[in-house]
Amino acid sequence: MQDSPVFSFLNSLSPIKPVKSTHITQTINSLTFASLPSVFTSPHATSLRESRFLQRHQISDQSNAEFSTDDGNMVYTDKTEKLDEYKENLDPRVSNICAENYNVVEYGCSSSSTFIQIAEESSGSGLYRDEMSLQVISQTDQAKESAPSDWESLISDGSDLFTFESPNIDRDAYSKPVDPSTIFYTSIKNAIQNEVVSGKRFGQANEQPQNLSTQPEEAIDMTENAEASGLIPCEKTDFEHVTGLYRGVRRRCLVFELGGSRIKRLDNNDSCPDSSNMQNSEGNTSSNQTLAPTKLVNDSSCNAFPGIGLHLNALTTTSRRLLVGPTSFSDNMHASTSGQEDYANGIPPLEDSFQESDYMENVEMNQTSPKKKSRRTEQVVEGGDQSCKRCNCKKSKCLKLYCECFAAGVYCVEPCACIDCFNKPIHEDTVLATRKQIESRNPLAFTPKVIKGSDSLSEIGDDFSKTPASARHKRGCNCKKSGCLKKYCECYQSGVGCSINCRCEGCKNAFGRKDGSSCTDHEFEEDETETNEIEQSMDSALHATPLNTKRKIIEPFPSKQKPPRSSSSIGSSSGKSNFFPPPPKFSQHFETVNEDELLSDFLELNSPIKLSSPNRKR
DNA sequence: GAGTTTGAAACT
DNA sequence: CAGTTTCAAACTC
Repeated sequence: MQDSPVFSFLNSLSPIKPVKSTHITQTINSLTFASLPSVFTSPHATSLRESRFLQRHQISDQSNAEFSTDDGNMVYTDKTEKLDEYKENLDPRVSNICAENYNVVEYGCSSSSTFIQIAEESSGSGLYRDEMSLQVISQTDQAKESAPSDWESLISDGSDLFTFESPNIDRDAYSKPVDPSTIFYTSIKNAIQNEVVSGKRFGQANEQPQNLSTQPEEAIDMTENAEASGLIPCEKTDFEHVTGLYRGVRRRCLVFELGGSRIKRLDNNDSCPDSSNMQNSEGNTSSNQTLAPTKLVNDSSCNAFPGIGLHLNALTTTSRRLLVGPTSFSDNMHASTSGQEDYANGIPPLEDSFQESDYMENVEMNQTSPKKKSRRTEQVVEGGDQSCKRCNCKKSKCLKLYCECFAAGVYCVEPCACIDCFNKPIHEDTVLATRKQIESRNPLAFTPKVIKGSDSLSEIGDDFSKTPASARHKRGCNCKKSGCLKKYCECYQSGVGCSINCRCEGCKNAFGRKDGSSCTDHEFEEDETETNEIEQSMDSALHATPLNTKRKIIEPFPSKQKPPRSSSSIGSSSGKSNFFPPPPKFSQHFETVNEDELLSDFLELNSPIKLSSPNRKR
């Protein structure tokens, strides 16, 4: 890897890059083996958040303003600059180590609480849990000289940032009544004065100091161990922007907590409380300690990419590499880290179209009544996170595909209005068994309902490619009365046209009709009434989906909105149609997952079911 | 918000 | 596998 031209190029750009890539890989490995099994991925995937940070990272070094605008706090810019300056003055060895860390935390996991915790520990309590870069930095006299002044001013400016917010932290264990900023500064100072270079592992005495400048890898590994074992609470705060120098402290945290928590804390209200829900319901302390993987997914739930749920949720971030196979936890975790992996591999992160403001809008959409919840849920779902589902099941115990949550492969969360719900982590066994049973009946039961039409489909000459729209409902609808113009119709609901697989009667799907006929102007004039209805529906959907990121890119319909006039332009994989209607519900699936590949692979391997059997009953 | 309609899922 | 029932979301009033 280090011989590659890319590496050389990166190396010429910055001393950080080489180290970064190395450790990202380590991180992934570490996480892979540290992960715990779980039935579902956390209901609310995190890739969006993750990708957001990944994207930010790409530009962060060039423009610190990104930080300030993103978090609405201009103070970070100056601080980051200060830190950068400080970093430049460090001993090269230290700089290198710091630089390595510098990159990683950029990915989005930072925590003032964790930071303070570390600071406290390093200040002489003897309770080292981690080796952290704090100690590394203390190696140089230069650091001695320059750190205090810079940090002092920095901390004095932003001491309010050092706030304990992490729910993961046992505050009693770190309840020293000290000003966090003081702690932090003191810890650094002490570390520097003592030239503490030890790689003390948690529970180990400081018997064998290790020079991290010569063994940075080991230090990092130890950090990884500590994190992977759940010893280091991972919380992400704005503090990350302040700590250009010490960012490495939490550089892998994003893997455990992929976003969402920060916003939630800002809101001081779990809008997607499945994290707490799941945590609480598990009631498993040991789990909490070692469960980083579980926690992370949960916490980030609301910021997730529109998932396909369950383990399949993970595929939204890994479609490039993963096949839809038997969903396994390892897949999940693989997916969880995929964002990083992609980034590390130079693959652009997933589109970061999630808008914080939009998210906050949704946060405010906390439901109060089941009925309203239902509709609001849809808004949220439409907006950008299908995994953020809410169900209202009363009789199915949320263990049937009737249940949206279950069908989506996610646990029910607090906002759900379900009764006698079994779709909870504490009923993991039941969920697994039920799921297995359902899959035995229909191996595709948990696969995405809508598959994305793509060039690949056209290439293979699949029937899909001949149908009106490029995206297809997997099994087609069976509408008889709705004319495929209501959300009763799964095709319409998914924002895709009906296809030959559909058994619908009187199909008038605005996204593409079953018979493949285009919707000509004439036809639309004839169906003006219907069109108006559709327009209203779409308009409604448009305004009801604040998180729908695609709409920001693709205008649904022009001001005088009309549904797609030519099915060939609808959602074309090659053409960026401006007429793609607001994808009501599952559209996010095919927007993010190249599911045709997944499905075809899956079918080839697993399924005896023939999809192209329009006259057959499911 | 209650009641109705609808079609998918589940069952027989 | 066709017909029926159950279910929850979508929809209407």
